[in-house]
Order: sequence, then structure tokens, then C-alpha cells
Amino acid sequence: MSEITRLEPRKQPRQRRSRETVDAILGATARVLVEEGYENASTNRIAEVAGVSVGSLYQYFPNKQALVAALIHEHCQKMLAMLGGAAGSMVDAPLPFAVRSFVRSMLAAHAVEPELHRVLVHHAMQFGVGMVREFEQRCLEMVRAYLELRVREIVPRDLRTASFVLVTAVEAITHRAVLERPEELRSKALEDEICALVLRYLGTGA
Amino acid sequence: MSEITRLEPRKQPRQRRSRETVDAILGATARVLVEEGYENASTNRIAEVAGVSVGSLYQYFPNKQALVAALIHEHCQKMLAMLGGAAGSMVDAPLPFAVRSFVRSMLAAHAVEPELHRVLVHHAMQFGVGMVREFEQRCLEMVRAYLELRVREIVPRDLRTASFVLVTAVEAITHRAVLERPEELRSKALEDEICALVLRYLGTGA
Amino acid sequence: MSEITRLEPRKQPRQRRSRETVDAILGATARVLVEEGYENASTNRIAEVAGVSVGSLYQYFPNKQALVAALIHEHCQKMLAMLGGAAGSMVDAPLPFAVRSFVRSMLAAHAVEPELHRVLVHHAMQFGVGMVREFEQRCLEMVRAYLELRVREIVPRDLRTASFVLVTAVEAITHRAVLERPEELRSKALEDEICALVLRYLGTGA
Amino acid sequence: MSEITRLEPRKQPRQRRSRETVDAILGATARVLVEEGYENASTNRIAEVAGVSVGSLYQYFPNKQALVAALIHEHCQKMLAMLGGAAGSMVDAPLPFAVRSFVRSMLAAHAVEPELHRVLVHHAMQFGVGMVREFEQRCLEMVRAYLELRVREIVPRDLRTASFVLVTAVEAITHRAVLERPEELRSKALEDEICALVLRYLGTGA
DNA sequence: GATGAATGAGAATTCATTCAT
DNA sequence: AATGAATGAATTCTCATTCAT
Repeated sequence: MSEITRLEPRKQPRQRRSRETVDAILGATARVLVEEGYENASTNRIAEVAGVSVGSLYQYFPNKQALVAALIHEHCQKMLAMLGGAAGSMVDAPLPFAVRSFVRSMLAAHAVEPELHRVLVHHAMQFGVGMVREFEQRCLEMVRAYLELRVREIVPRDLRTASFVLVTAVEAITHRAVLERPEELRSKALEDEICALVLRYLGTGA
Repeated sequence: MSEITRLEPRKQPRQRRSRETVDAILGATARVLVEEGYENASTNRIAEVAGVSVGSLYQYFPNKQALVAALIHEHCQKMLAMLGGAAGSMVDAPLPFAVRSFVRSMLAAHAVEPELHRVLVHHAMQFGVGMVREFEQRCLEMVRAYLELRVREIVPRDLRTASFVLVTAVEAITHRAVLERPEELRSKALEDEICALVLRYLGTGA
Repeated sequence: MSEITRLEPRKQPRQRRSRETVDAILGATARVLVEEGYENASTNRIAEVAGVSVGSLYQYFPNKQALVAALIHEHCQKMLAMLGGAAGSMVDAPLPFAVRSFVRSMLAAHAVEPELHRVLVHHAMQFGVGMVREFEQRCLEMVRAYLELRVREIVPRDLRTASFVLVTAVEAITHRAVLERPEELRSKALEDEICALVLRYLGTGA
Repeated sequence: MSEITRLEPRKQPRQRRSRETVDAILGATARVLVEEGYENASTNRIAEVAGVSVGSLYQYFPNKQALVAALIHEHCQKMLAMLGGAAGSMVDAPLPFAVRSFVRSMLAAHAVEPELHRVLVHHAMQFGVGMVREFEQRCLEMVRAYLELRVREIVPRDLRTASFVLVTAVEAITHRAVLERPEELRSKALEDEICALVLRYLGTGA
């Protein structure tokens, strides 16, 4: 079903020139993926858009998958950075504030480059599984850690399942909202509703 | 981004033998998709597994996309049929029963052929969008219709958003549970938890 | 050092048309190999010379090596057929006649398509090893079997080494003579000399 | 069939450091050729193994063929040096001693770096033909010169053909023995048998 | 209707070689 | 002199699709 393939970048760019090349390649990959779709994203096309030769592309990425994997990695790092900010402020905050902070971070994280996000999520499972799972895993851990702090204030007893339910739900709603209802994002109505979903589930009578 | 392509089956099989051929092709498509992955699912391979010639395949399906579209359609019909059963029994039932019926239907619908489901969902968006959306649209309509019947018993006022939130959340949790936590499906604990999520969100003080 | 690669033909040609295609491909491979050299023998070039599309080539041969392997196989069959004729007449013949028969078969077998022979021998070792070894093995067996029949008439006692020495020597001289001294082949002087080498080695005082 | 290409090293290394670089490159070429095969021996790979940049490689060798040609040259020099020793001692020696000396030199010369030898012989014909031929030519000359000295003691009258027959036979047996029967090399049985082949052919009644 | 041979554009990937730094 | 980034033509191989039989 799937071949074993190296995903690690082939070699580190040492000089400034090569750093620029790598950036150009990743940038072009993102653009082509979004504008022309995964199926049409050939390495030759990507190199062309990046303004470099295919050879240069293969000097840094051993194959097409590694290229996409690198992009997924970069994207996950950005999203994790945004969630990380929320994590800090949650610890001491009472439930309603913590939940709102989390939900906002999720919305913000998904809104960065939604089109790219969609394409990457789509193909992430095939190989860079570990990379996307890293993001989801971090969400789960974060939420679960927080729930454990507040265990006496909430209704659910099985925190493993509770965090699975919450993270999956919030992530899915956020994801689809960004893609399908971008106009509603500013209205705060959706944000309120997601917070309500979470808070009522946790049983704080909000 | 994508070419405009006919997705309709090329001709209706009228005789029994034709019907069998079409079934064999669709069955083979499902098998190949699941066992060998989308990337490796060539029309030649599918025809081989189906035990017919490529020529025959193209007699009934104008192109590869139409083939997958037909499979998606078939799959959606099965899922809708399972939801349809629930729909009938929901109308008159009080909230807790209705919600449980809905959640059970969702779990059951996703459990039919989970591997195939995963592959199809994965590639559904690329072309057969309308077909998957049909399923989601029906879910939304069903839930919204029910919520309108019970509007005085529930907290949320914006029923459009409420049904979006609920359907998206339940669908996502169900989907991931079937794929990633199949062992927990029998325990009923997850089912209970999803019901709790919905009921508390609706504000019935469960 | 070397990848594991399928060398078996991909599928049997069933219709006459495809049989002709396969023949055209093998013929073109031989021509290109001889006229343009192994390095320049690309599959596209071979297909072009064969007057078919690359696709057709890959329908019957899973990769380039399989193509060459098939050619080697065919070539070995031809050579073995020529040796086989000699084998029959050797059994009852006295040494001088048997040796001459063997040497003549060798010369004839190498003279069939000497240029192709050179290229194939050259690249045979890389993969089709078994195929060329088959030819050499058959020679060894044939010679050894005969020596065993005549063991009382000859000097060498270690028949395994004796047949190795003889077959290797005769094969090498034949091979190089065909390639480098084709004009001398008709003179029979070389044939006489090879026979002398063998007979004197066997100690029959010729 | 093949382009005309400069095979001469680009420039003579004058300083010690340059000499070391060239040696490192040739050593790396040998290693890569033996360990990874000719097909996988790219100039980039060779430079990497040599611990220098490709640029440096091209400073000393105008192209890949020149690199291999240089290696072949080096290898032939080593083999010729070993044969040269024998040549001196042969002149005055009686046939049995001379033949044994020659056969031993051949065996020793082939045993130096058999794996490398095999790869080089394999590809020598493609371009460095002259270089390998040089070795074979020298063998022929040496043998023929000796046979002329002893012409009254031996049976064969056509010394050109006789030396061709002998050198080709001994070389082939030696080559294959080193590659395929290395364990027998120490036993001296094979050496004896090759000597017997030569001596009996020459008709000295050994 | 069915068959399967044939097609060929196009995709991924390599590698000898050059040249700016 | 050395470096290593960049090049891009060339190569192997795939696969959706057509069409003669």
C-alpha cells in the first residue's frame, strides 16, 4: 500500500544562497498545492514556479513526499506556536476564560493559511502522519492537563475520553468553519457557540 | 484547478449480465482502493481485479473519476439509508431518545465499511463534493428540522449554527472513533459521552 | 550494489499482433545494443526503433533489465541448440573426433551474432547471471560427462578441474577469435590449433 | 557509438597536497566502483567518499571517463609490474621453469584486487580499450619472444597463433579462477594444471 | 458487447558538468 | 585552489484512455 520512503531533507543548506533556494522551493510548493491542487503539483512545476531547476529541488529534498512533509512540518510548527501562547494563559484562568482562550487559539491557528491547511491536512495522513498527530497530540495533552487541574469543577469523569471528545469537536468545527463559513468568523457568534458547547459539556452551567 | 468532467455513468446497464459487470467493477474498485491505496488504483488494475477488460470498464464509466464518484454515491446511499431509519423514529421522541437514536445511527453508518469510508472521504472533496455534501446536508436538515420542533425545550436560539455545530462535532467524533478507537465502540461509553455532549449543549440538564 | 528486480516478462502475448510486437521489441533491442551501445540504449530509443510506443514495451517487460535478460535468454537458447547437436555425436566418437566436434560447435555458436554476443556477455553478469551460467554449466557438464567415459584414455585425473580448464580456455579463445580475428576463422588453422591444445592437454599424443 | 573524449588527466598535480587529493579521488573511485557498482558510481558520490568537492574532482579529471581510465591505467601498471618480474627470469630458464614462472605471475597479478579487477575489465573495453590491450599486448609479446627463443624445442610452428592461444587461455582461466574459485588458488593444483595445459600444448612431453 | 493491445504525454528522479563565491 | 550550489537534458516508467478485432 505504501512504500517506505525517506522523508528527511537531503542536506542542510549552508550558504545564504541555498537557504533562499530552499525557501523558494517551499513557498512554491505551497502556492502550487493551493492553486493547482495536489494531483497537478509535479516537482517540475514546483521547481518552475520556484524559479529554480528540478535538480536544485532534489538537492534538498529526496522526493516529492519529503517536500510536502517539510511543508506540513513548517505549518504544524506555526499552529503549535499559536496554541502555545494560549496554553500559558490557561493554567490559572477559571474555566470560561480558559475555554475561550483555547477556542480563540484554535480559530486563529486555523485561519493562518486556510487553503494550504486544507490541502495539507488532506494529504498529511499518508506519510507525515506523525507530524499532524503531533499537533493533535499536543492539543489533547494540553486540554487534558487543564481538565485534570479542574477535575472537581467539571462533570465528566473519564478525562481521556472527555479531552478526545472536546478536541475532536472543536477542531472539526473550527476547520470547517474556516473553510466553509469564513464570513461568520468575525461575528463572534460562532466563537460563542463553540465555547457554549464546551462549557455546557463540562457542566459548569454556563 | 480541475478540468470539467462528466461524472455520470455512461449508460445504464439494462440486462442482468451488465448489472453484474457493473457490480463487479464497483466491488473491485472498493477492494483496490482499500487494499492498495488510491495512488495505486489504476483503471487497468481495477479491471483486472474485477475480472473484466479495461474496455468493459470504460463501457460503463466514462473515466476514472466517474468510477470513484459512483462508489461514493453508493456509499452515501447506504449511510443515508441508515440515517433515514433514525429520522422516522426521532420526530415524536423526547430529546434524550432522539439524540441517542441519532448518535447511534451515526456510529452505525460510519461503522459499515470504515476503511472504504476513510479512503472515499479522503478523495470525495476533489470531485464528488456534491455527493458527500449531500450526506452532510441531509444530516443538517434532519437535525435542524428536529430542533425546530423542540425549539422551546432547548437553549440555543440560532438553530442554523446549532445544527452546524452539532452535526460537525458528532460526525467528526464518530469518524475518528471508528478509525482510531474501534475497540471502544462496543463499550457504549463513547456513545454515552457523545450523547452527553449534545444534550448538555442543548441545555436539557442531562 | 544491486536492487532486486523482477526479470520475468510481464505478460504473455496472446494474440498474433502482440507476438509481433514482442518480436519487434526484442529485435530492436538487439539492434540498438549493437549499434548504439548499452549506455545509449534507452527504452524510449528501443521502442522508437521497434516502431512501437514505450507503453507497449512496458506492457511486456517490467523494466529495462528484463528486456536485456529476455534477449540473453533467447541468445543462450540458440547457442545451446548448436552445442546440443554436437553433444549427440560426441558420445561414441573417439577423442580426436569428439574434440573437433566440440570445438567446431563452439566456434559456430559464437559466430552466430558475434557483436550481439559481445554486448550481452558484457552485461550478462549483472543480472541474467543465471542465464549465461546456464550455458557455461551445460558446457562443463557435457565435457565432463565425456571425459568420464574416456577416463582411461586421458592423462588428467581430476576431471572437475580438467573440464574447467578446457571449457574456459576454449570458450575464451573462441570468443576473442570471433571478435578480433574473424578473418582467420575460415582458415581452419585456428580450429586445428584449439583442437591441438585440447588433445595434447588430454595426453593422447596427437 | 561513443563520443570522442579526452581521457588524459587535466593537469599534473605538482604539490604534495594535490597528489594526495588525486590519490584520495582514485581510491574513492575504486571503493565506490567495488562497493556500490559501476551504475551507482556518480562523480558526486565519488567526491563525497573522497572527502573533496566535485569541483576539485573536475580540477584533476576532465570527465568521468578520464577518472576510470586513470584507475585502469594504474591497475594495469601494477599488473605489468608483476609480469615484468617474471619476464626477466624467464629468458634463460628451461621451458618448465619459464612456464611456471609465467603462470604464477599471471595468478599473482590477477589476485591483487580481484573485485576491482573484475569491475575494471568489465568497463575497460568501452573506452580505455587501449589500456587493457596494452597489458594483453605486453603478455603476447613476452610470450612470443620467449617462444621464438625456444622454437626448436616446441611443436607449434605458427608462433603468432600459439602465443594468442596460450595467453588467451591462461588469462581466461586465471581470471575466472580468481573470481570463482579463490579457495583453490592456494592448493597449487590449479597452477599445476595450467602449467600442464601449456607445456603439453608446447609438446615438451611433460 | 467484450477484449486487450496500443498509445504517448507526463511524472519522478539522476547525474555529469559548470561557475560564482 | 577549493567549494558546493545550481543546472537541465535525459532516463525510466506509469496510466488513463482509445479502438481494431
